[in-house]
Amino acid sequence: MMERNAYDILEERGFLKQCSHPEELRELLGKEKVTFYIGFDPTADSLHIGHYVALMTMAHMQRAGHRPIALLGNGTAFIGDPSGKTDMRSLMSKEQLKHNAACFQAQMSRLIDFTDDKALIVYNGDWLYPLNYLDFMRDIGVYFSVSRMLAADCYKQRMERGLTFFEMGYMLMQSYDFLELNRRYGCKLQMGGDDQWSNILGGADLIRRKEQKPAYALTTALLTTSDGKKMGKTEKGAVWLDKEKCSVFDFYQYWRNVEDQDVEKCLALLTFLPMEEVRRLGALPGEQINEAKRVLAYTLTAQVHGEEEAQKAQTAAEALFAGGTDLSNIPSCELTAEQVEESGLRIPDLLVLSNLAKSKSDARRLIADGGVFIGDEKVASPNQALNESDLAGDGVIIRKGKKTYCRIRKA
RNA sequence: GGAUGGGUUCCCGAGUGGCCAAAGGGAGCGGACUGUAAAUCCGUUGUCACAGACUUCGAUGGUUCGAAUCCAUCCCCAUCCA
Repeated sequence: MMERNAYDILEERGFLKQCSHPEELRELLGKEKVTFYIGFDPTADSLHIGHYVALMTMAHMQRAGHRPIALLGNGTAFIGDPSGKTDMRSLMSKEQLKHNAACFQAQMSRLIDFTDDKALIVYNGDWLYPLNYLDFMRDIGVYFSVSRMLAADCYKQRMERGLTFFEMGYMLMQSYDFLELNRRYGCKLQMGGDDQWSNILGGADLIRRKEQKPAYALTTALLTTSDGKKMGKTEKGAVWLDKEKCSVFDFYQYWRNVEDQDVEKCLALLTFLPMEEVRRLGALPGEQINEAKRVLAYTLTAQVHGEEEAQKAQTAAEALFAGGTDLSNIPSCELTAEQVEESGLRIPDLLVLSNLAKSKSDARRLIADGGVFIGDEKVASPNQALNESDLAGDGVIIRKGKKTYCRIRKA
């Protein structure tokens, strides 16, 4: 019986989905320090929770003594990843991509230790931008069989909807990344979300064929809800790691509100809590499962935003939902003198200003449906307005529905 | 390049001259019920100065008292042929 290694840890926590050579890889991870990589396309200026599973994978591996490489795909993102996307590829400038990549890097540093070569950050634009088409076709293109690619699931599905040469080319570029990292850093393993399976496998095959060296592919579970939908969407969009794009309170609340069935999975994938504890929390019956949600929300928020911020979010949540009294940390919105003037302090205008409603019509509807409260009082008419004195000091707390609060005050 | 079929509101998808701000479903939002969960039921889902007005059905022009619906040109997408 071999000692428990990184592979076992990932397996136990439910990360593993597919692996090219399970036995072989497990053995390798048990006996030597392995350099591996995960790719990220910097198409936005912040990572979101979907990326977080990948970061956790890297963190577990690093803690087990292996060396992660975060590959920032400023080269591949330059033309856009077609996988599964139906929306138009939005073309971004090289400068924008570089900026986004820098943002990613900062966020990754919270979880991964990049000091002393313990982990690397590399940019595939470094080798993709200068690439020569003819050389590429001759050196790399010859190793790929179109008929075999077409047999792959991901392409098979696309066949009906049309498949461009570019989309198939994407696999070659990603495979080339792996080869390049193998040559430069001795990288032997590529990990990634399960939707990347074909692309990852392509790279491992390329190395095995071209270099006659071992290379491994391993995919991790995507973060989905129990009914198979992608997790991490809110009314305001994705659950971003950047608190400017998703407030700490919203972040905390997102996890506080996950469905019962998803708690255990989230705890296992997104936190470092020991598995015995994860299983215990996940098994709590009935109402007690809320304890697990509190732990999940607090732990994950602390991991991403720090203890102090997590504490504030928790305090605010308790004040609003659990009879707590400390209201100082609930989400707030400060109005400038002009905004006060312009809005006339009418409730619909205030709902829009505080982002609780997306338009004044929307706000009117909410009021008509009886979903808007000032303090504890239901707003009866859209013509209702506040007095300027209401906004003085701590201001007033306005609520939309059961769970969305905002404190409004004068700046 | 040729032929054919398409582009409708957040998504899918009906609508082929007035009754269309546009069926139905999904998703979202609000309400009831609950555990800040799920399921279920009800309501709602273009904008605004909101019992009224204004803007939307790929784009631009045109026909008509009146167009998402008809015509012209253009753009885009899919399938087949090259």
